[in-house]
Amino acid sequence: MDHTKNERENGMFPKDQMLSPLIDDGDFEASTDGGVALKKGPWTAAEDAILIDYVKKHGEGNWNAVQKQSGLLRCGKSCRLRWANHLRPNLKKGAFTQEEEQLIIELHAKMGNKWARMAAHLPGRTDNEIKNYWNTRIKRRQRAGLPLYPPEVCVQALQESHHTSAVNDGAKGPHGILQNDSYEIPDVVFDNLKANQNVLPYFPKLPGISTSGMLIKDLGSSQYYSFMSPTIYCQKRLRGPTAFFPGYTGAVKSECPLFEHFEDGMLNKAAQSFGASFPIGTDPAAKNSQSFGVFQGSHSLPNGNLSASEPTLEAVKLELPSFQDPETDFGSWGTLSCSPPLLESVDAFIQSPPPSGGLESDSLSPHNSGLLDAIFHESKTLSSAKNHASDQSSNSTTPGDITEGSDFNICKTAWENCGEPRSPLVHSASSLFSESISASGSSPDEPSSGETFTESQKKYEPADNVLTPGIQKEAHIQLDNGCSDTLLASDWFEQGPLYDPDQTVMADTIATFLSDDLSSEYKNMAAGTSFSSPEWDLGSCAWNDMPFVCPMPKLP
DNA sequence: AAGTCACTCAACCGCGTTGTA
DNA sequence: CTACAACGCGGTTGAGTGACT
Repeated sequence: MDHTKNERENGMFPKDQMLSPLIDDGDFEASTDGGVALKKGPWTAAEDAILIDYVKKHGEGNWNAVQKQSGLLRCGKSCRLRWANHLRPNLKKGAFTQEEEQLIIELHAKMGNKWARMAAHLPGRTDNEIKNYWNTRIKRRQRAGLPLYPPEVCVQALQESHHTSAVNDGAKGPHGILQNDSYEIPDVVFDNLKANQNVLPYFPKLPGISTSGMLIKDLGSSQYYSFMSPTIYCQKRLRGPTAFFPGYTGAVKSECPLFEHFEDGMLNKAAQSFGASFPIGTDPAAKNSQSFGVFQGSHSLPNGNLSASEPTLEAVKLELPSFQDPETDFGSWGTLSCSPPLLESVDAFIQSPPPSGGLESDSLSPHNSGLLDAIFHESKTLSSAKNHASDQSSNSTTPGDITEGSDFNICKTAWENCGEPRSPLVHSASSLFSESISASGSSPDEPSSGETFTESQKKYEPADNVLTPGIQKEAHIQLDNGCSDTLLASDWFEQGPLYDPDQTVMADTIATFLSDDLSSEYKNMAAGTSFSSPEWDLGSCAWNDMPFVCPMPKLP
């Protein structure tokens, strides 16, 4: 490639391009003005020279005039892109330095896919360059099952999100972020989220909340699949809907206080709003094996109830990745939801950007906020599994029993503790930090995952084994010891203690972690009560009292 | 040696935003 | 206020290349 590029840049045009840099037999398309065919495809050195000369004389901008004044058969867009990415002075060439890579990671954790804004922090680098780098990195790390964000970046991003939310009360518009050079979490994302309020009936009921302060930055993400990659990888080996996230919630609840409460109310309602997998129906039997698979793999609205109706559809349509249209979203995915996810389907899902719903539904918003997005999606996934088991819960610990505090530092602890092998999804979440864990001494020589399974299984099997903080702490210690990055999540699915084809053990176990609030909510829902009904108000559903361990401003 | 796969990079496309007549 | 053009951004695609089987 370099060879080819150098040839071009040195004026050694391949074949016909030697004849005329302006009019060769490259790709041409009819111009919109005057019928002049504009060239497409790679730029030649001569074209570059013309463009450089033009910019020297006229300066940047007015790109459409380039073709008219210089005779360059390129559209303005193409000229601008060529100039910005290759010709403008002070462009850095070559691979990213370590410092740059680190900065990109940090910026992405804070900004998401805001390549242009990221580029502004990397002098000499272009948004395209950064974007390509990031996408490559994502693929690489997906394959390796590695986290995208180092733990320090994760914590830092969350902390800054917290600080930002404390200062800004959601009033800042999209441009506000541009007026500030800090790495604030852009409220534009939340604006977008608000725009989808019909999709999320629980958000509009919280007027005045600075959504920036929530861990939920938005509900859709194209990075989401990146974050979830370890999970999805393990899914590839699953054979049926019931195996999607068995026992996930329980494990996560115990190991990741971060998720405690966070997803319970609002996320389940989001799931319900989408008609996803949630056992809305009155048939309790339907909420077991089917619904697990349905939710996780489905974007469907099995009951045809979109909850938010037209705006939702519109949002979905607007945000759909190019490979997907709304019909496939609600159709094919729905079909998928009703049958065991074929491996091919899962593969395709992995290879492609997430459909409009991520695993559940990304129709909420496509805008990415990077790490926080990922965290939210992860937790949302957790919530679905949890709620499915909630109706089987007879004994449950209260949220306060498990959550130890609201200090934000707990986030890091929580994540670190997530690095346990029992749940592939916990692994997924914790995989964010696996790098540092590995680097900090975890080695393959440590206790095997099998041993850990045995131990942890004792903790989870009894449904009436209410987890006390003490037990939890003990579990944490064991899990920390058993933390193994070498354990594949998929292995966990097949060997893990919570995987039970009948789901009885699993459900009972998960039920242990459900709060009373949620249990009652679930009962109401099973009885046909819709949370999206006007009567329902998240505020009464312990939103305010929700002991978020994430940055969550207390409502006035 | 041939085929396949993954990676990198450049460029294009669609859409939203902004500015202006 | 509206329509239109220009611009900017993010997502996607395709070509070239090297590693691997």
